[in-house]
Amino acid sequence: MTARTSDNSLTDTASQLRNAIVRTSRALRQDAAGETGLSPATTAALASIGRSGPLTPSELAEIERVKRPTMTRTLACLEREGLIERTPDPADGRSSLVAVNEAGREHLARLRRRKSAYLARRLRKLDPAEVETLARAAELLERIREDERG
Amino acid sequence: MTARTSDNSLTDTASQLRNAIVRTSRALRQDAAGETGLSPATTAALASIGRSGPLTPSELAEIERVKRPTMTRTLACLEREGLIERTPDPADGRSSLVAVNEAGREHLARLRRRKSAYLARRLRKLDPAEVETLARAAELLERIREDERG
DNA sequence: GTTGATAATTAGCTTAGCAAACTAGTTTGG
DNA sequence: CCAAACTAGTTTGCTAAGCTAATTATCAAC
Repeated sequence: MTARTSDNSLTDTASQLRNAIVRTSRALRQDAAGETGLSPATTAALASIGRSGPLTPSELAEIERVKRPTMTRTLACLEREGLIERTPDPADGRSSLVAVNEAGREHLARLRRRKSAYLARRLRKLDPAEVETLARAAELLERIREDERG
Repeated sequence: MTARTSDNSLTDTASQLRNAIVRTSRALRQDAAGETGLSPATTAALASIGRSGPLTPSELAEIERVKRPTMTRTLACLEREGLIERTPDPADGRSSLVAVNEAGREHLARLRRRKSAYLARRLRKLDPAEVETLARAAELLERIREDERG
């Protein structure tokens, strides 16, 4: 392992990782369609709102790394499903604050309980060290996305 | 960390991982659009063809875990870009064998050289142990998807 | 040789991303 | 204090990429 080969193995790792991520996210989409009635993008947004409290659509768009019009649509979906509530932003009349309501909290709790969710189901077949590896990988992926933020 | 909490931490890990994957794959899509002119799905297909030699569209669809009509479209795109070639399948007149042509090989080589590809760029900021974690995670993700195959 | 399965495609739908244009509030300079 | 510039959110219209159902062409088996 010289510094020379390390750069090659880096791009190899990158491309393997890329394939794994693209394919897994495809599998997630299929699974979500079949099971919860809420797509992965929508679920992720709901989880973010639940985790980070009342937020403006713009803040949420930034967290999820999508453009504002995309978040507008996602929020419309969550609202249609009755999982979130909006209150006018006291600080800015153009904006609103989005929060998870009771139904949304229940939905999140159900998801968390959900033993059959695609990844949880599969994680149960791995040994603890492997699960740990994936947990750390999730952190790393979030972290390297964070770096972008400038 | 008892056996009791282990099931909770499993679903927690699952949901963190899910978010990380969904967001990263979104970032990948944006990056691909901006840089190479070839989307992640299309690039992944090209890489698979390159790796696994001449294949029928059906085989490729199975590798990429998409349905055949989806692969039909992806192949049409690769063909339009002049990166692949089809020859009639000698064993089956309904089918054809898809292979990467010279331009496709160059494109793949360029991708491999590409120091600025989204993930490679970020991987370079991590220490070797972290890169290793992600490499193992990629393998694990592929493996747990494999389990599905029944 | 007809019948039933299978490979690929076509047609039509959906989701989820984008950019550009619009609306309505906010901020700022004069 | 009001007009101009800016900004948050939405609307509109486009694209990519997934799906199912239906077609077409070939293959296999009887």
